[in-house]
Amino acid sequence: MQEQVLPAELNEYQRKAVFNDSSACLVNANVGSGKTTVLTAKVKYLHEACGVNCEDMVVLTFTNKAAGEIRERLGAMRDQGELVQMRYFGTFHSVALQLLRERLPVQQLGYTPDFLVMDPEEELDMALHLIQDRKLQIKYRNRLKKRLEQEDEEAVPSENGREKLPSPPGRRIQDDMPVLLQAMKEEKRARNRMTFADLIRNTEALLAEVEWRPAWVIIDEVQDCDAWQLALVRRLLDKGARLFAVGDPNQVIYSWRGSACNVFYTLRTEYQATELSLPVNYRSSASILEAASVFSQYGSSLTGNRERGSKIVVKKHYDPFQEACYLADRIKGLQDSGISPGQIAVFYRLQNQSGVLEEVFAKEGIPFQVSVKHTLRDCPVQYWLLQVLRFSLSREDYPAGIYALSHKEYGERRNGKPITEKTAAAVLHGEKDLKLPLYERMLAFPECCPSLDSPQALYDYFSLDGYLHPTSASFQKDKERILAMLESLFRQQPSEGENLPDRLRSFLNDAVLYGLPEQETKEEDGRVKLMTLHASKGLEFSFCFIIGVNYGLIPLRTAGFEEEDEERRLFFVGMTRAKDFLELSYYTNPDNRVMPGESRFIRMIPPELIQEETADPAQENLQELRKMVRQEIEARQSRAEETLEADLPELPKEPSQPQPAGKEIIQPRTVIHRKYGPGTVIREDDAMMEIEFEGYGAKEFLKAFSAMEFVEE
DNA sequence: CTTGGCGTGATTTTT
DNA sequence: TCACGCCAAG
Repeated sequence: MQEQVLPAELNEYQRKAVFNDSSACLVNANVGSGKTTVLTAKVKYLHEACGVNCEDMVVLTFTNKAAGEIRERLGAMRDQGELVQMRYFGTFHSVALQLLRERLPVQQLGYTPDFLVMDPEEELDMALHLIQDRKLQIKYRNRLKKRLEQEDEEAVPSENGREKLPSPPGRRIQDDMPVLLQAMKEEKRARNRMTFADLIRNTEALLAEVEWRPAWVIIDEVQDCDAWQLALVRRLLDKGARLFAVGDPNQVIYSWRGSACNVFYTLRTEYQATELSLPVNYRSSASILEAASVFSQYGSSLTGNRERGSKIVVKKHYDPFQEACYLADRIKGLQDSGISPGQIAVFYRLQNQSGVLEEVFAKEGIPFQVSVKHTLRDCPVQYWLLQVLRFSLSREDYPAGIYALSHKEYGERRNGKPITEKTAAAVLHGEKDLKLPLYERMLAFPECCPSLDSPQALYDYFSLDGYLHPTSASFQKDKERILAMLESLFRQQPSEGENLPDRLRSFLNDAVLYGLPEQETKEEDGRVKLMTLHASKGLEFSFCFIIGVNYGLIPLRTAGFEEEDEERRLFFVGMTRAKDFLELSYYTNPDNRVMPGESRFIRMIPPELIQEETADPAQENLQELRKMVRQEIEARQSRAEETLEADLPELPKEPSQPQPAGKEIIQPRTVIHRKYGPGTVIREDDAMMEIEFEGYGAKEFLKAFSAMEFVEE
């Protein structure tokens, strides 16, 4: 009878997890093993078979995207209505907000329940203003954001009463940072605002003050928990809530920003959690899975259920530009054979690697989409209007008022010039009485609210047409965005007794937590996705290209062994995004301070799973020779400058034919290699030499270890 | 106010 | 490995 409420396609491991009735259960979910399916089934099982109320389940994710996915799947599974009414379902932050607003005594911390959430940029602004106003001495001002975050992490609560060692005072920078932190705390209270970190911390702190507890805590991607989130979860568990958590220790790629890498261990030991695993991967072909498993450290039981598939292609390119050109060609080829660009993804280690690809793809007419983080401030009009609304809600919100009035583009103007922040501040404090229509409207907003019942009404109320400059080129676009934004404000159905200010408040909070509706939704599906390896987590594509697999880039050049583990997991995550086809590529002549030649990671993959290819050997050799000539010329020039002596041999004539030019410059030396046979040295420095072998192409050797003999001419 | 010695971080990013 | 910022000496 239990089975009736579940989809038939659950495998035995998934069933075991769903039906497990221990009070704490950790599911070690391997890549592509159906973790979301299990989580969804568990929620449904608890609700429909075990009769747990939706309100008694706290379901936590880390990203809005994950929350959306689960919500969608729950929606698809349920046949009756109320499952969608889960009040405490969403990201840690959104659930914390919900709890703080309706269950927790925020007054105890000096807040009222209608507090607003601050985004990180605003937090930084607040800090900067405080520094200025109070003349605080803060070092490393450009790194202030980082320092604020760091302080947050250091203040992590002690676990289970065990005192946390105070960090040694010697290392700490001596400045007004403690004063600033205290001032921030007070300022946030005075302005009734909480940062992202505050949402979690305050929830954690206040949970102890109330009777309420959920029956179940269900966590997705539990390996991404940071110390504060873990503390919050502990609070719930210590009150008697039961735990069901799903995650994968092989996908810990965010430990650098605080994810407590041993959550599994912690929860297992502290709550005697039952550990189960989901070993069957449904996503990748056997070859891909086998190659990837070299980079997984836990859960050797990873098995696949798919056919062998094609080998992993390893490709050598001259440099990132050549590679981009090749990729453009390759993608065109795939498109011609009927594969949608939306099924193709290119992953790289660093954001700045996308530049070349963007240029080349744009020129070649390949539809692509780069995934970049966006903040509320990316769209100035929208951000400006948010500030207008904020100040309208509370005339005490000076930062918002000043921003709204003194904005260079959309703010108030006097004598054709935008008013200064100083002027705006003076107006807000009643020290100046300029007749600023926007200011008047914002002040009158609370009384006028009842008559404002549509997006257009709000738009007209603030006479936004005037502020958006009807003559400007961006007017139409700006107006569309603003109206779309106001529409989404009115679209959210008001809960009972909610008036416009209440709805506005939750709208502002939602904008910070979930972002605003994007305007550009032009067929995202039909485009090649370009993203960092980090951003690829949680996604899957039929064709994946991981580029720049050079030592120094993947793994990224850093000191320390612990970090390299994470680089390995990152590579693992990237590889396991591929369903059918995976290609890795590296450069012989990378741009910056990356080492030439393939990464050690490539050599770790069993050779029988790999098919090695060089994109275009002829072109590569040509490039190689050109570069050699250039280097030699540069070297001679600098030597000439140093010595000022003219007895150096003449530079070769214009190298119209690179072949003879190369021979003239470098003494041809011949070597015999054990494996490759006779070859010619084409480049050499203190430690390395590059040798051209007939039939094998150019190879690089470390002088100290090369197995070869020199042949005297 | 300038200079050199020293120490540290760089890269990845969600809410 | 490099670049940047701090800090103390001149």
